[in-house]
Amino acid sequence: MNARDYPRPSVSVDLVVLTIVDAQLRVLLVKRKIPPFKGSWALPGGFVRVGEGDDQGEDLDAAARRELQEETGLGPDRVFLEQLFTFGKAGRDPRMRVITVAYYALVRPDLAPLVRAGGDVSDAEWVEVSALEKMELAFDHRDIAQAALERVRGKLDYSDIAFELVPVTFTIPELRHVYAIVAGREVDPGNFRRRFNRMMENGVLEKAPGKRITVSKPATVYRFKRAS
Amino acid sequence: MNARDYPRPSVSVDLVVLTIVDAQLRVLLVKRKIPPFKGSWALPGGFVRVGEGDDQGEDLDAAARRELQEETGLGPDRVFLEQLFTFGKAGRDPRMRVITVAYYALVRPDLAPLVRAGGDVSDAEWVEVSALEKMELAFDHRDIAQAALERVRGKLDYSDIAFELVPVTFTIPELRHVYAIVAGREVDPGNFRRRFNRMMENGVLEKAPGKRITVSKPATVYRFKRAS
DNA sequence: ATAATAGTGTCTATTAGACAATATCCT
DNA sequence: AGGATATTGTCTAATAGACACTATTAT
Repeated sequence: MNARDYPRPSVSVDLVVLTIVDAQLRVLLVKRKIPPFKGSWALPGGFVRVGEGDDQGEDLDAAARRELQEETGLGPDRVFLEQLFTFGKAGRDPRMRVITVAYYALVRPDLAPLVRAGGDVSDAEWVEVSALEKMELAFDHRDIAQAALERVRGKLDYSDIAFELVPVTFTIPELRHVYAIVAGREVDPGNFRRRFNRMMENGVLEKAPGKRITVSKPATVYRFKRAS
Repeated sequence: MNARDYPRPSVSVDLVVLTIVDAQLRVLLVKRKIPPFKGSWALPGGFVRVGEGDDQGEDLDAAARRELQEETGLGPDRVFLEQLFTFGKAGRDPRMRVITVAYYALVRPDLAPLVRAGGDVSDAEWVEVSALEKMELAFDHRDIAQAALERVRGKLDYSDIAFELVPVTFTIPELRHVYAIVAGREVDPGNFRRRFNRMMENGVLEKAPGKRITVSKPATVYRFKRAS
């Protein structure tokens, strides 16, 4: 018996798009305008395009980027995107067997306002992640979002993902706020500065011209060092 | 247009089954007896069973456990199994679009000899992971195996997975060998013992009766504390 | 007795965390 | 001048790593 003859599942990509706006970690939710769960909030996503014959269709990562573009208008540049986990429990979609490859994306806060609803979406909104627990999302999307949060919080301290949630130029206190907001607790300014300085010594960052004007003492502005 | 009408991919699970035998970290490879890549070494795996109509078929985890059982004879007990990553590049299977959800499994060394070939498999062998680089495996299975190794090595120091590669009762030096073999470098006996003692204080382990007889001073035997 | 390995102890370097103190800028 | 925040400095605790040393068993 040939594999071609087995029934096949549909495969989708779903996106947990995160950003920080108004000192809150937020996830992008869209309102579904087609069944099932019509009218419910859901993660942006859609089916992976699978070709027939010679053309086998698009890669998974490409499908994730395409959905991000289509449903939110966020272009492929400057958006961090990484595969999260694959959710494939039987029955998670009432219509038919759907296996979804979940991704999470990190959007710089200056790009967040540019998001607009598109595709099969009637509305898009940045929702505080703390509100997720009490919300009803379509399918198992709440579980997916929670998994993304765990991943991001877990990677915060041993990876560079915090830099994806800050504008291209940023101050040390701004970066510290990202850590505080994502981790959900205060971060000591002095201790954080030490950690930051150790990163600096590795040469991935450099000072940018100018100072950030705030209500008090302006802070030094940094940016990523250009690959030269 | 309904999602039902799009062409769908086949979805498989592939397993990176690891164990330690003869002081080597080894991965289980099977010889394919059907095309494509007939006669090549490959990871054990197979297609996820997807139902039609009301029955949506088996969960992804269940598919992984079933394939493990079918192709190797390893029962579901005492085998650690965790989803790794989903590989879905177009063209990775020459026949048709196949998206594979990769899992990795850790097998206690005392169970490793019980493995026997089954299913669509004519032979099964525990291959040293160091030999993988130079081997040609079917599909993108070498990439999948490498990803599993990275995951296991990365989790070694902040999780309990090392205990999955040791018999039910074990000595501190035996556990230390697991760390050394997986990490690929010597581990200081004294320093390791300190770390181990900290684990002990958390109460997940207890002394087991008897001593392990070796060529010199016998070592104390430990085991996991029964959930009581 | 000796070899071998289990097991203990010591020293140093690194890092996180709590927290005090100072510097600089806006109003 | 005063408030706020950036920035620097100090102290303690936890941990990893290198390495010397002692204990116990088989031969």
